[in-house]
Amino acid sequence: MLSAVREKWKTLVEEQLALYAKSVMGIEEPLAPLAVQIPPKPELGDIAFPLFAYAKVLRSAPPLLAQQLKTQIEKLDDRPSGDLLVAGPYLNVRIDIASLATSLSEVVGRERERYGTNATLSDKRVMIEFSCPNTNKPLHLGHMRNDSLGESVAAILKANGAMVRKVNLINNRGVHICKSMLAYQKFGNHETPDSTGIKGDHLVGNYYVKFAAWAKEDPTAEEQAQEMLRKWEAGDPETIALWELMNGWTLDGLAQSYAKMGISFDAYYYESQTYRYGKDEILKGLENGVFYRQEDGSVWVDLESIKLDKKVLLRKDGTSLYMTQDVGTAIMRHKDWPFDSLIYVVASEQQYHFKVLFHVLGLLGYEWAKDLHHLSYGMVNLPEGKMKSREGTVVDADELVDTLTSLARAEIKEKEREELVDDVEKTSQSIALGALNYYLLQVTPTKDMIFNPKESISFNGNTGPYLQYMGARISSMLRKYEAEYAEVAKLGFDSSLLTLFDERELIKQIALYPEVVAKAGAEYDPSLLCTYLYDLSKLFSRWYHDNPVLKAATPALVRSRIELASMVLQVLKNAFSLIGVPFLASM
RNA sequence: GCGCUCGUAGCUCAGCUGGAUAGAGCGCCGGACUUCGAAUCCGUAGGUCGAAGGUUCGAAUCCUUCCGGGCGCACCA
Repeated sequence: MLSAVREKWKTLVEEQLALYAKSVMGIEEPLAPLAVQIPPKPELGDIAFPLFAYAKVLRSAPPLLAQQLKTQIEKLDDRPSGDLLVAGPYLNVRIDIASLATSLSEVVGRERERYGTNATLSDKRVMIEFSCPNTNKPLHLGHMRNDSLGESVAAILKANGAMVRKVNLINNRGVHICKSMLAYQKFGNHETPDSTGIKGDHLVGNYYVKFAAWAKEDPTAEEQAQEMLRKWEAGDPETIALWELMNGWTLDGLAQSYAKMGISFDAYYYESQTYRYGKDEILKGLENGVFYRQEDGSVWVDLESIKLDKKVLLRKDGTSLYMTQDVGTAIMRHKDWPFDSLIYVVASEQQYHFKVLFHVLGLLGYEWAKDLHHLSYGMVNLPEGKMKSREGTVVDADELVDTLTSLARAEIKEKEREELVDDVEKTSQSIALGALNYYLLQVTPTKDMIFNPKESISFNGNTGPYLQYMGARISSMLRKYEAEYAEVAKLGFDSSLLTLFDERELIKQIALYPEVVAKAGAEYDPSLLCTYLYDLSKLFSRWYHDNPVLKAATPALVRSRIELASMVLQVLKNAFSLIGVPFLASM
């Protein structure tokens, strides 16, 4: 919306600049492209064209040039509505806000929940892998950043028109799983989630911790775990049975956590099924000469061409490695669902792995290797430093959600809103989720972030609940409007009545939304939406605080301000759905 | 040691990919509810943008060096 207005002006100014260059200076060559910016202060206008770049070529000081262009353009009969102003070396435009508001109201009214979406990626098939938990312990804070990002980026890509397939790869084999199993065999006394009332993933996690304690005392523990892995790989019925039992518990627990956190997948892959894949592919590469075999029989790739060292791809006994398996899994996925791109949401510590993986797939001749993308996100640390499982500082996901939920519940109670809220429990959970997702997504994904437990449970300031609160207030006002202002509702929307400074800013911000969705999609960056939403909410909040809506001076003004508030609400709803913040009509 | 990455207010983060006086939240201090929801709003204080050079009309942003954090550099996943 806003970009269309900007483009119109840009084209015009560029044309006039070229005209000036030709008629005054006799310059026919194309000039440098015109930069378009947003003035630092709204008083300076809505669009800015810096003219520094033309000073030399046109032999004119930028402020003078700005003045000349202004005069020149103002002579045109069919220029877009809006005003030009010269601010030093900038030629600025104050757009015609009433006409923008009118078309905005049409578009938002027509598109509703689709307002802001675009077709940039239409017909593109995008697969996105995220979460990928181990089955030996419950989810923690690190997973939550991963899950929030995965869900959000998936939603954002859909809003950009893509067909999205969310996939999860369950890490359900390996020596770490055997450790939990072994500890359970030794100390478990046949207890179960049912018998103890402990959620399955937590129960299994407890045994993983017990193993660590035991291994400190008994130096043979690690060895025994390795032995169990061998039995598992050999298909020993007793080991397999225990593995199935305990994996079932964990997966049950994880499913509950996912449900509570609003996370879902279109397909699950299990490492126990994929870990043998990739071997044939590596051997094919060996035949084609892109890999080589060492004397001991292991297969390697030389990564000198991408300035890395050598990397082993198959052990001397012919068994797979992490890399081998990921090669196989990628190929299998492309067969399952031929994608135009595949995004791996994985922590930044694995950058090296993905660099190698993509390169190896390229060497194997898969031309889609260039369509693979590692969405690398930073670590989540605590104010005291890194989370360490040994020191018990790992933040458990279920616990965190529960804490936030009960805090939200307490807040509802304290404000005596229990009767006014549909479902206190559900609302509390939605507030908790909104707080958490917003907290985790507001930081640029690639950066490390610090999770401050105290701050994360705050519902004031730049938080998810703050945004939800704006939605609830507007909803509340609209309910009243629909019930008591039937006569006003018959009036038409008169955008010329929205003349306040904050109203201008709100209209512009609403019009900006589609661009933010596009950018967030292009950069896989939900934090852009967070920043945008906070700006919008803050603007709205100030405007709403300072200006009566339902009690505005005239019915026509009531009608116009209601229109503005409704548009804000629509954008809030639409954007919330892209960052995992549940919309609440009351809270 | 090599590679990647980050360093902006006391703390947590923005800063539109090189432009105008570097912005928010939290915290501190001080204001605003007989009026549409105070989970709100308004104001004060707080900065040599890690340091030094360089490129440029113009640098938090690009280049070089240095300092300081984080993460990698497994026949673990």
